[in-house]
Amino acid sequence: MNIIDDLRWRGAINQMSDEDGLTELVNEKSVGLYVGIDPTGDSMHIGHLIPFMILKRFQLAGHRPYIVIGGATGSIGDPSGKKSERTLQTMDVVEENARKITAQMQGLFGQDGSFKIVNNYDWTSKLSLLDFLRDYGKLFNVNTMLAKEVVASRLEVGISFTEFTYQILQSIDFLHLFDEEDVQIQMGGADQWGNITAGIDLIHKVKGSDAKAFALTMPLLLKADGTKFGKTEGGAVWLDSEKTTPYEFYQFWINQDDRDVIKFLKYFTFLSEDEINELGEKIKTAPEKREAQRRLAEEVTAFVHGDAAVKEAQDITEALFSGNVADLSTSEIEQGFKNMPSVDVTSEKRNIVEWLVDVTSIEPSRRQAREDVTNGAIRINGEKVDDTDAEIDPSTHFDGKFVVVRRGKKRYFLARVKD
RNA sequence: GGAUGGGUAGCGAAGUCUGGCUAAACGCGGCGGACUGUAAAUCCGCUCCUUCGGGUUCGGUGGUUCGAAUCCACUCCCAUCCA
Repeated sequence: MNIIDDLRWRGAINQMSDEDGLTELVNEKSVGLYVGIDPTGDSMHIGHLIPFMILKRFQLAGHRPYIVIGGATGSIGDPSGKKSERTLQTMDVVEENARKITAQMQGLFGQDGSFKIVNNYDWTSKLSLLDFLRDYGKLFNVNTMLAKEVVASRLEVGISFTEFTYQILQSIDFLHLFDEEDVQIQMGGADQWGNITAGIDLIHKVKGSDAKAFALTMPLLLKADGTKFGKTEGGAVWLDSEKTTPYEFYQFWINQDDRDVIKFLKYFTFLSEDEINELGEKIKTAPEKREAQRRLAEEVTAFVHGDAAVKEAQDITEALFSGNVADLSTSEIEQGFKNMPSVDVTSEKRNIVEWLVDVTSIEPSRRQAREDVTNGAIRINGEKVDDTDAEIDPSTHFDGKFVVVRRGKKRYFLARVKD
């Protein structure tokens, strides 16, 4: 199966410019292709992963992937998908973000040279204003730029000249890579279509209309319930283990809806069509086993954080959901609870109700605390405490460093003992 | 500036005419529990605070009254319409 058919099967294609031409190109040679990412934050989240997974598939199919870190474009701000003007980030922040994201990319895709990571700051920053206007500005028709969806939708509320210019900068990237690295395809999310075709137009103007440059976009990923993929209560799911622990990352995937899991397996794993179809069967015949979710969580966590992290995430999962938190090591508690609600407490022994309300604020009022305790909803270090006169002694578990509180079936709180 | 409608618990929304039976219906959300697949749906309980005596609430202030979310005065804010 050729790569385009594979991507189509995976549901990963939204639009292509010149489908026949693109398919032919991909089949006849090793093609250079790229995806850009602007360093607007200090880490990628799973939404960013989508185009890069596809870049990876192209690589596995023998093509030459490039990643453009937007040190220049990121300092301008892409108006795509934004309802209003964004505040500029300082160059320091952009540089720092670019550095972090580059490192993250290298971690994910290796530094063996099979993936080339470049920063558009390197060529964009050298451009003088006059060169920019004479060499590129002249080739862009303002009417065309205004007609692009991203700009048109902003005319009512206003758009600065800076953001308006964004599409020119991104176009220069494509042209630059086309010239210097023989890159012929730019990929991105569906909202990048306008920016990508702007680049193709530029290449055609500079190199002639028969220059072979193509666009390929991916659809916006939605969950079965219609909401946007990749968000949780706590916000985005980050690839940085400091921001989203491997355990939380694993949990995110394992909790996916039955209706979505096959789609995500296609997108985010390198499993074959046969393997995925088999998992699809299992969802139908034995949904309660959630083998597809488990496999998805394993595969993606391993890809992003490595096999050891998967093992740890599974250990923590096992302990937390069986209720045997007492079996976890102090360091596993540390990671499992990284982003769970936590409070600092002293090692002083207190009555349970007072401790839950006054010391930890886990419960909002005594009335509520008493109710939960009486209902058997409170577990301390894995053990049910249903006596409102019980006492909490923070020194009994986890080297006296933590008290793990569980309210209800799956809500955990961590009290860190600090004296 | 004028007219009208309105501000009630996390949100929505009754209650106001006919003052006490109203810590305030009902819906949503939230939290527990049952069931379960760490799901969905469904069902049950709780949802101002409390030392369980009581305390503090219905935009704000002041008043009438034995008693006010409910009546009166003033005041602030919101919506719509007119200028």
